[in-house]
Amino acid sequence: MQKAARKSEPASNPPGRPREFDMDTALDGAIRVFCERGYHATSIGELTAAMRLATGSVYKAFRDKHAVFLAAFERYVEVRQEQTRSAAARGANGRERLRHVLLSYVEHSQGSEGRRGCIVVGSAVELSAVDPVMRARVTAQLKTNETFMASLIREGQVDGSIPGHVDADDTARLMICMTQGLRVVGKARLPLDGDRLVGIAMKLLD
Amino acid sequence: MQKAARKSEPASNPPGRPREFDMDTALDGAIRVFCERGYHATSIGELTAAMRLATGSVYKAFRDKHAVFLAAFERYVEVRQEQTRSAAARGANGRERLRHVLLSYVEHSQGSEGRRGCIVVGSAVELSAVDPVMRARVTAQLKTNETFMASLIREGQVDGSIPGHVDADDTARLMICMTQGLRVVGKARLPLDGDRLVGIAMKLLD
DNA sequence: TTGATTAGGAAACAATCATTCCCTAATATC
DNA sequence: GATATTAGGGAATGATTGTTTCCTAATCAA
Repeated sequence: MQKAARKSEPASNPPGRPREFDMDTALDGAIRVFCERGYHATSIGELTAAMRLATGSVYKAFRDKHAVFLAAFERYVEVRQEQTRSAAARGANGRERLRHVLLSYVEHSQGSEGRRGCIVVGSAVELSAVDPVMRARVTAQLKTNETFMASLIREGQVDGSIPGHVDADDTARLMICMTQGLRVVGKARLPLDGDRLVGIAMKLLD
Repeated sequence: MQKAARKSEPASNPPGRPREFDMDTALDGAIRVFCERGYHATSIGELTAAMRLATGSVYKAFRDKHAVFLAAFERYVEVRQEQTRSAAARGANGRERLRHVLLSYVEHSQGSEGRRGCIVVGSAVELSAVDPVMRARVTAQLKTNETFMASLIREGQVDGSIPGHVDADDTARLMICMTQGLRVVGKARLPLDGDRLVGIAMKLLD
């Protein structure tokens, strides 16, 4: 990936910058179309339309289509991570924090965002078999999420909201499966009732 | 889809059949490559190689690539359904039948088959947003599996192996999420311990 | 054996793809 | 104001795609 102008670093811009341009906004467009259609089904035309950039501009900022996808993946993961952390922060103890994280996952798996899909799930399914780079990113992200959930379980065991006999690692891995599955089912447009599903899932912490 | 010669109906073959040829065997090859690479990333060349058929032969048996995919999807679903039913049959009561079903899912999500992936999950993620036909097949299959699991729960409630306060429909939907997520995580090559994961998942039936 | 019929194979086809190239327009420095 | 520099745009370019077409070889009916 090459360096690209960001709003966060406007001073260091070289001369000859035509007008305002935000890479993150462009990447958000790329995320939208990559999530919805996947990597291979997204043509450069659709990509440039979604990014509101011309073909040449995209190839001036990125080496190739794969580099755009990687950048979109990284931004997606960054944004989602922040959303998940802030969902966890809404809980008063470990158990409640985990409950809010699961609820957040269900919400994001529903409606227009759910229909659009998750780029991590998409990469796992579409690319992990043939693209070692993306597979490494996917497994890293899954492990990060898993570690985060395991840490919430351990917090709950310390604050007494989750019994000590619960295996943090195995339960976290099962919950990762649940959350990734939610994105699959959500993309297939099956309705998901957050309160009911999460209410049942919380049995795993008994 | 057009009619194609099957081993199960050899008598009705018109004259001029060069040598033995089994559509199901060819479709198994198509399933292999479609599961691993997905729909768009699979070229006709890779498809014909996997099916051990020439280009013209494939287009003589199917209208287009999409029809091959649909046929492969249908056969995949048929085979997997049979495997799941026979896994369920290994249990003595509803709870044990469900446990064997979940165990079967974990096993199939691991190793070489896990790395290859599930064509239902692949279709949900890659096609359901842009292909109404495949989306309908995916949702139908998810609902079939969900109904099957819900029926196992109800059997367990009748035979006393599962408490009556368990909500069969909601629990089944959550388990569908788990199983589909298993395929995602398995494709990303994270190791899955069947006994431990299923042991935890069975808490949902308490 | 002969004729009708069809699967299998490979080359030819048009369309679409990702990518490259060049031009224009707009700034910052001098 | 003049010049150098660069982001943005769009047409041109190979490569690759899915599909069609034609030919060959093999089989069954007569």
